[in-house]
Amino acid sequence: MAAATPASSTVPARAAARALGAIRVPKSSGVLADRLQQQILSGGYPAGSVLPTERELVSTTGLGRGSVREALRILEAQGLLRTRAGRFGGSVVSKPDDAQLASHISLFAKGHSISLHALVEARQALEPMVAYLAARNHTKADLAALKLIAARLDAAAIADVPQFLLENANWHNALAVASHNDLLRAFTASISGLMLEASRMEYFAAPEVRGLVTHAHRRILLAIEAGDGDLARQRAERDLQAYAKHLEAAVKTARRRARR
Amino acid sequence: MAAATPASSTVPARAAARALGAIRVPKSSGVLADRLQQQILSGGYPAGSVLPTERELVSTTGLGRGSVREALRILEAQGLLRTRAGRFGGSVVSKPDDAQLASHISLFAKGHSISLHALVEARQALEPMVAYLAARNHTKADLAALKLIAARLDAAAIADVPQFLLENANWHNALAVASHNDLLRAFTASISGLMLEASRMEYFAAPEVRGLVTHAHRRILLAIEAGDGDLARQRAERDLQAYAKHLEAAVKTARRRARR
DNA sequence: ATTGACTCTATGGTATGACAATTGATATAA
DNA sequence: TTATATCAATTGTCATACCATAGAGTCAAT
Repeated sequence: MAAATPASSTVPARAAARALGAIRVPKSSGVLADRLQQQILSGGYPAGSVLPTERELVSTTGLGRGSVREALRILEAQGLLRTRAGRFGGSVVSKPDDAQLASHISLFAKGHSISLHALVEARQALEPMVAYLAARNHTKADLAALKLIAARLDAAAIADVPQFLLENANWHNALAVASHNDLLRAFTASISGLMLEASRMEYFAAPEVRGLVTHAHRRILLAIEAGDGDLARQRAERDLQAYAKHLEAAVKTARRRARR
Repeated sequence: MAAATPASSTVPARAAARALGAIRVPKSSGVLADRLQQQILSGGYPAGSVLPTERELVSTTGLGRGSVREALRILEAQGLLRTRAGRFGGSVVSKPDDAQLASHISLFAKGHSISLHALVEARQALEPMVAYLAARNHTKADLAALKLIAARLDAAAIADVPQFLLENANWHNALAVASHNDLLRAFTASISGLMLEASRMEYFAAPEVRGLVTHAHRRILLAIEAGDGDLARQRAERDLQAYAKHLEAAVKTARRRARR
């Protein structure tokens, strides 16, 4: 329309073009997903409520059903929806759960080739504070769960290595539950999952390390039961440091063995 | 077909039914998304490579194009793809970046109504370890970045509160970059974003707190520059504890004021 | 009154076809 | 050399049709 680009004064035109950033054309599914997300987050659709049906969204937005469905898949991948077919089905709003977040963190970790070393560092960061909070905030039920898992851990430490690794992950997670900090709990669960996965292929959980771990957990548990947050934190710190050293040594010898 | 269920012995049948979990019928888009994700993670499509075109996927999978596109939207939401239209366009594999992960963590935090208190606790967990690692792993460029931000922080502390809050977030993020632990960096960036958002509406960053913060950052920076990891950790711990107390007090007085 | 089988129907799940929009490459002209 | 136009492959979008699912309701048999 209105012959827009004769070559009149190309230099200012270029300067103007340089001033503009790269323009990115959004797609309708993304726009709709963003708008729905905003409505959900602002309380317009609390968890448990159902979004309008696909066909309603089609008529209210003017988009095609395919675009609407793509938007819903995006929200589903974000953990904000669960969709059910059938009559009275639909898109039910939900809160992203620990597993959802863990899966995204796992994707990030795998994409960036996060090393076992880095995972241990992350655990070293989180667990002292988690132990401190657990000592101060735990309920009776939290304590009971920790004791039960500790017992199972002891039982598995003798011979059943896979079970030991699983219960060990459970122990860290239960500790995080007892901290009553939802964010630290989710982070901890993610790291536990990643370490559990790594431990299936790596060279650790040797017998002496297993003894070290069960003993360390017992010491932390006692501090938590006593409600002594600072002691729990201190023990978590030291035990993890010892564990990290053992692990590093084990990795080194394993590499030396592999080189021969 | 083939008259399958005469009422012969219903009791064993019920026991069997009880043993079964709730069965969930997968949808084709989800199955395809999972399979593609697996192929990406197993190295079949390294970052930067392009997936087959939609129509190729249609013909190889036997699914409809809508289902294929929904699968691609899922992977896109997971940060594993970026899609470009046009010739030689397509779905380019990419690694999920910090912003992607931060957005998912933010969704989790908002969904669970994570309190400012819990965010501060998470920062208290992460930052001492981050400071320790930064002291040991930082490069010259990391140090220069930290110094630059510290200067900007000082400048903004006098009067420009929004700028101060922004530079403060930048400081924490730069510290995490200097730690050279990608996971801790991503976690830190997420928490910084959430705290920055919270600080827009909450009652903190009072003048005396701003002074406290800049002073604390300076002390930590000195320890990092000296390469003293334990000192850096210790200072981060103490400074954050002081900050948390100030914040708690500020929140209390603000609530008291609001009640009047 | 309980159970079971059937139907009804609103909803999501899927496939197909058509066309528009985009974008890099290529050819063409100035 | 530098614009400009054209081409071609690919994603973006819409419309339509039909299938699959699942809860509610109905009703008969026990």
